[in-house]
Amino acid sequence: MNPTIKDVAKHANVSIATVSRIVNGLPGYSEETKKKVQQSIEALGYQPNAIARGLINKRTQTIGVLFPDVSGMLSSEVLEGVENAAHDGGFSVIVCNTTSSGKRTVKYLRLLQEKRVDGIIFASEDVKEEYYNIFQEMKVPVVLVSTASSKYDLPFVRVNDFDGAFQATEYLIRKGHKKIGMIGGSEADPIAGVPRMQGFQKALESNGLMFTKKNITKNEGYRFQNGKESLPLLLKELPEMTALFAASDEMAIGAMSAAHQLGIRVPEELSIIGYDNLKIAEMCYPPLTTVSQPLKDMGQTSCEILVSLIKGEQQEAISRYMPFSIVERQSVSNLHDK
Amino acid sequence: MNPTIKDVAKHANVSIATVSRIVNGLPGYSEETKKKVQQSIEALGYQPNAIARGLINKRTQTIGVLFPDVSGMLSSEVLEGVENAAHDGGFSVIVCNTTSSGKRTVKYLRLLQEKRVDGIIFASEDVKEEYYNIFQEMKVPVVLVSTASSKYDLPFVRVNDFDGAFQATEYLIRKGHKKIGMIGGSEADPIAGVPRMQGFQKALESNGLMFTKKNITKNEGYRFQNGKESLPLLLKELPEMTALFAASDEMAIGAMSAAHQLGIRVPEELSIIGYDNLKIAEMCYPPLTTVSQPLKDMGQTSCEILVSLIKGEQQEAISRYMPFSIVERQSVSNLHDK
DNA sequence: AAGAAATACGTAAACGTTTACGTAAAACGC
DNA sequence: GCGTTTTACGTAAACGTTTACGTATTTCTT
Repeated sequence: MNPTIKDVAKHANVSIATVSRIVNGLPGYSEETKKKVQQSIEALGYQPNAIARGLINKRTQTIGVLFPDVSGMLSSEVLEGVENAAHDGGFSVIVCNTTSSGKRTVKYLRLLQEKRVDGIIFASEDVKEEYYNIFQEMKVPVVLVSTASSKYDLPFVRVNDFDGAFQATEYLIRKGHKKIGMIGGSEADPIAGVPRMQGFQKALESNGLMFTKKNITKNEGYRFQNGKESLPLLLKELPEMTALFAASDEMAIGAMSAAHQLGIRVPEELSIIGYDNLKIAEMCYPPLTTVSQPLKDMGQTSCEILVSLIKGEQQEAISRYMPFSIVERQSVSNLHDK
Repeated sequence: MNPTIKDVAKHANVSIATVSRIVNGLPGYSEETKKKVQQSIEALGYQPNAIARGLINKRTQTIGVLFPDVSGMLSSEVLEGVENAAHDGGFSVIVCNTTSSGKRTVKYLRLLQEKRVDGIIFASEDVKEEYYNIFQEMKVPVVLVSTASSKYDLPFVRVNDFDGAFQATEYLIRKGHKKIGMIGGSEADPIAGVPRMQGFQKALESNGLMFTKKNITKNEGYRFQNGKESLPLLLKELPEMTALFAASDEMAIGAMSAAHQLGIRVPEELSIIGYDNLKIAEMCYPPLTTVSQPLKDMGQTSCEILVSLIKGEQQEAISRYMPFSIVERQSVSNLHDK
């Protein structure tokens, strides 16, 4: 078995209390015994047992992160940021893949409760009452990332989707486009769905362009297939469309793919702007102009907030709207140039 | 604070031993007291403390997973599989992002050691002596995924890269291509680098095609940029090339992007086959024909093996070569059709 | 140099479980 | 109905730490 603090104490001829103090950098021993103990630690290859520590300290130095889809490109980047900040703060992260299932989410939450994680990061999904109740029960800090909650007062880290969509749309308008469509998300999604569609609508209206519900096709998800299937539908409603805004990069690229198949040239005949700035945005052809969410940064920031909440450095967490920007690549043409 | 087993015992007027037995489904109590205790558990909202359990059982029901790049598309898919199998087996997974840094890897390994994880999954990287020594010290099972070790006897789950590359190349040959280039990885990479290049070479030679080192451009990494930068170089060495095999999908798509910029049409003028079958392979244009690695499955399988090793269901782990296949999409043209 | 304060430890309880062992009562065998 | 086995518990030690408290020794004060 691994050596314990007792073995070290015996080997160094001191009490376990002294070893503990030395290991934790607390005062109460001479330089001489410190050296002696450190040699014993070295000799035995002693590693403190984090489980025993956790039991007495009521701190596991572990946080849980819940994603609806860990392998999604958006989640991955957020995860990288979270993991990074957690590691810097001395925490480990347990990942949970909820697959957007309420049952699974609850199961995971219970698991994290049993494992006594010190905090939770909840990503990209709506907080149901059931979840919130468990958060309350657990009495650990929670921070939302890439989502928010209207019902509950939970700190979040995200970008302002309304503004992002608004500016994406205005960008198209500035490029001279007047017939603009949108491949949208779900009306049942209060986070990424509704605000992006509202931002789109508002931008059209603010610029004197007509908006009807024909301008938007709605989708259940935000995936490639959704975008691919949406383009023909949108084109039917809006045949003279010269540009479109997709509520996600995946959908934008799906639309691009459909355009290729239909023989529609991007951006010459159809301009496309996306939302997210995933890694694929610069890999596709033509490279996708898109609204950039600082995903890794968001993960990092949310975790930093969580850590400072855990350490008690701040009482009430402040939510953060992260800055977004429009990354210009080659999927949008300028109609003024013609 | 959360209620403990003591609180439940008091509430139900029994000893903690009885509560423990009931919670763990061990024999030694009447139906009557079982009901009574269960009611107390319900009433108090008792959740067993996994930390205390871990301390005494010497089992944390947690595994660690190390990736060189968590947010990479390959890692993400493997992670999904791992997490899935772990959850099914009653384990949680702690993710570690080593960024291919030896120092970070060692730090993480030490951390996992302190946290007393029950097993480790090590992904996509070579096992250095330093790591192996820690594995030995930890005395927990380790399984490699998407990699292998020549020096050490560690179970792995991966596809046979030589065969994959060989078949990818033969696929191009069967389509009538004779001048074939390769965008390869690193010669210093004994896992994904060398075997794929050897498979390529062997396929050419077996089919009576000439092979020289001009047929391959080597790269440090397997990323989009590597592929993008490689195409012009390869074209300089092999101007009459009609097809190329890229050692990764990202590189294949990078090459595609470069081709677009150079005005070379894919697949009409240049056929491209990739390796991995990432999600982007079907999102790019034209959709990428590629060697499919069952990434999620590999993650899942590796974790299943790990779990059965932890549970002691098998002593010596058997390594697994996973089946690959060639997914035909639209990036390769058939020269015979002309 | 004597008392006070600081230092350098050690002892033991506590964290929340599991489990070996003990024991009283119940059930069984004949 | 008496010994034996089984059942249904309870007691207490153990897991590997941290830390409050106690104490002997040293250092400081004056």
